[in-house]
Amino acid sequence: MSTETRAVDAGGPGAGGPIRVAQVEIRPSEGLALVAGRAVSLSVRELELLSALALRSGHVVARDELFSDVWGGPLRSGDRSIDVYVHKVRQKLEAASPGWSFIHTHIGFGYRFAPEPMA
Amino acid sequence: MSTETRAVDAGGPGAGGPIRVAQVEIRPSEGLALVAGRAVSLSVRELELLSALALRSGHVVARDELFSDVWGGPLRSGDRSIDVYVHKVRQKLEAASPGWSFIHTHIGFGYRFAPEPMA
DNA sequence: ACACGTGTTCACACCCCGTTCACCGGCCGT
DNA sequence: ACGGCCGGTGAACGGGGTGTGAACACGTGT
Repeated sequence: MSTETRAVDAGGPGAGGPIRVAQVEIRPSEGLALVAGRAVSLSVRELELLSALALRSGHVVARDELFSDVWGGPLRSGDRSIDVYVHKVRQKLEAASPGWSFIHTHIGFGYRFAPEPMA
Repeated sequence: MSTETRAVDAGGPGAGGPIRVAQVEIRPSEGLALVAGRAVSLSVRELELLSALALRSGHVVARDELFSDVWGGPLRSGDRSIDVYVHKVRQKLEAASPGWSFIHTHIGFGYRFAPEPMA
């Protein structure tokens, strides 16, 4: 009933299979994402970040967890890479689908991926 | 067996497992609450307050008890933090589920959590 | 050597959080 | 009707987390 466990179709855990959440489809093997039918080209890091979030769609992913997932190590204090990349991905996604927000900040916790119309 | 002891599914006493009461689901570990399917982002304090109330759903929780649960100390006379945070949480919950009230005041005693349609 | 894309770091601006204050209204005893 | 206590509600404040543009370093292809 809840929005929590959405329709997330992943090819597998570590596999590069496409991930689909609402109007967003991610193709790790091709280095691109489709948002509302529009193609969005993403760099490696950007795509890994988006995938890590989309695989837990509807759930808040902690910053440390997110960092170790994408960067593969513990989050050093002062490292702002996550913020910068969240910003980059947000830009590209929202540019492809204006009026929608995809990555939501939960201060003190982390980020949550969920396509929602902007307030 | 009246309405007091409702269906409260907690992962455990001190655990961070999800709490569910009627159309409200609280995820302390994620800093997130779901109300009628809508995601409500809550701050740390807000979430702790809501959790403390929801874990005793249907029962009146005294102000001192509530304060020591959330703030972890005795309630100093003149401290209005509880009032302010009850207000904040009420706002967010009712914004996500208009026409319903969740936190009820029992003057001189405390607060009671129970989803009820507004009069 | 140069242009380009990527990933990291920096610096500054901004906003949110938690607390406290101020003011208001309702309820109760006198 | 008064004054007291209690709770509702908006706003101000300092501190810290986050947003965001730019500079920088590195690798690659031309």
